[in-house]
Amino acid sequence: MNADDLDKTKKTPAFQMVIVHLRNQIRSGKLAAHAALPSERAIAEQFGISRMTARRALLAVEMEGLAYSSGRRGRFVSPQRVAYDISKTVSLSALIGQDGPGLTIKVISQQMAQADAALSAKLAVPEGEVLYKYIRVFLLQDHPAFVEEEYAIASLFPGLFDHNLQQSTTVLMEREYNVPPHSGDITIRMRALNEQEAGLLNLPTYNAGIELEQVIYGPDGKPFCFGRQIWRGELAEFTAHAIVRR
Amino acid sequence: MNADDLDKTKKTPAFQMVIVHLRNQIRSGKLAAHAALPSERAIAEQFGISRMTARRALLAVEMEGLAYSSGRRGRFVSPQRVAYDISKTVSLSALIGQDGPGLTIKVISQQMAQADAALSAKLAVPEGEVLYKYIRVFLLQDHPAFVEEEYAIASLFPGLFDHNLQQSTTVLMEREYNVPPHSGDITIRMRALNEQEAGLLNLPTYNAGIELEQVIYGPDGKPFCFGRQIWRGELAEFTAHAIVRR
DNA sequence: CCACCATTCTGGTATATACCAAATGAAAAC
DNA sequence: GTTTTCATTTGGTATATACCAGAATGGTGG
Repeated sequence: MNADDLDKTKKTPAFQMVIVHLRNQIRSGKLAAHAALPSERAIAEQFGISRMTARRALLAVEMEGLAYSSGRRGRFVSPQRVAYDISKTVSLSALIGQDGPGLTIKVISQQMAQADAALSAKLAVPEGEVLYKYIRVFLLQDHPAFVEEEYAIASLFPGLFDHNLQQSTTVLMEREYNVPPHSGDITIRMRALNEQEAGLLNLPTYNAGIELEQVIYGPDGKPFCFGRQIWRGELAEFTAHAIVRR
Repeated sequence: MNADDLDKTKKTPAFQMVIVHLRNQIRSGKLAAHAALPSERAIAEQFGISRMTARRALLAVEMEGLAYSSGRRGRFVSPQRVAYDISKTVSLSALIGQDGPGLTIKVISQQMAQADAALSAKLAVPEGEVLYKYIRVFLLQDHPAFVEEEYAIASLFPGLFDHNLQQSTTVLMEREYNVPPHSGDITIRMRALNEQEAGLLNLPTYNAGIELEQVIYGPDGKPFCFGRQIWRGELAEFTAHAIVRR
């Protein structure tokens, strides 16, 4: 079946032809992971369409998760998705950091903060409670995967910022402060990135991503840490094994 | 801070002004849930921008989850997200169907199918095993929320299609066949909709959505049902309570 | 009262063009 | 060999315009 066959019946939108073409190139392996896709202008010329239409196709391929854009550098083929098992609250760094390198953590900011209404509810502390707040970007193979904003109850972890934050904080908290993670409440949703997140993830503003929020509880059943991760949507998938509660 | 202040320093893109305006209208409640947003042409005229720019803003607001489009009827304010607790594998219909109405199930197709390689692995049956296959659309307040494609092992549920499929199938399987759900393996990812899904959800093609896959196991530890749901991304969030396994 | 039809509204696709800013790479200066 | 400079390439924003097809509306004729 070629394009003309479709044209006879319904008229296939031009941008869809480009999508099909790119999809094939990627799926067949002619374009390997992290290889550069043709530019908007190149596609426009090659297919005899306008640049805006080529752009539309490329954005669709991005949304499919087959490609990712990297600022004004170009678009590239996505690597395989990372499967993140949320049944183990232990952070990603513990999961990947050991198998091999490839995981880099960039600390964007670290400061003290006070619990607002939302945080006080989630962490079961009074409003105004002193918290550590830090923002980090996690990169897989030098490719930004997600931004994490985390809050930890300060009184439980004196001198937390004296440690290197380029590692799993749950592991750190367990090893240095004897506060092991025991359970977690997790929420996953899809939402658009704000400007800061988009900048850190090298994405155009208002791209959609997946948000994973988690409150981490200790063995005593009390929460000690709240985190919010925004993932590039094409990069992750979250798995869980659930027992039906009645 | 108004737009002019930003213009002095950096020049705020025009479409972002529209986004801010719409966001305020919605957040403040001036536009209630399911109320119609101004059309692309109306916004273009009101803000003195071209229609394509207005369109860009509206698409961004859609991606934020604040609005949803409904074919060529227009765009409307999104209702509140539905929280879906994946720790209870029991299907959504059990969750919502009792509180009040508002949930409608449309059966799109029902047929017999044979297990391919992927399905045989997930359901632990030989390739070629006979399965029920049915596709349904779930609507909340007459607004399509997700498309579900489900496969059930035929030999376990003789005459399944004699029952009304406009209800929770896990409940049906438990009540009529004494096969209660016991646990489930769940995967959540973000991906683009294909044409069929987009049509059923009243969305433009290549919109992104959230996919929830689940294999449901019985008390004997054997899988009996595999389902794949594609949600409108702005509509759902998934919660879970996880115990750390070591 | 209802069935039909034309008008008007909506978003979807597509064009050709323009300018900007970030990133890249090659040539020129040191 | 290193640094600086500059032209090129890239995506991002924006315009004005055009046509199409589905959806809603308001009227008209039965």
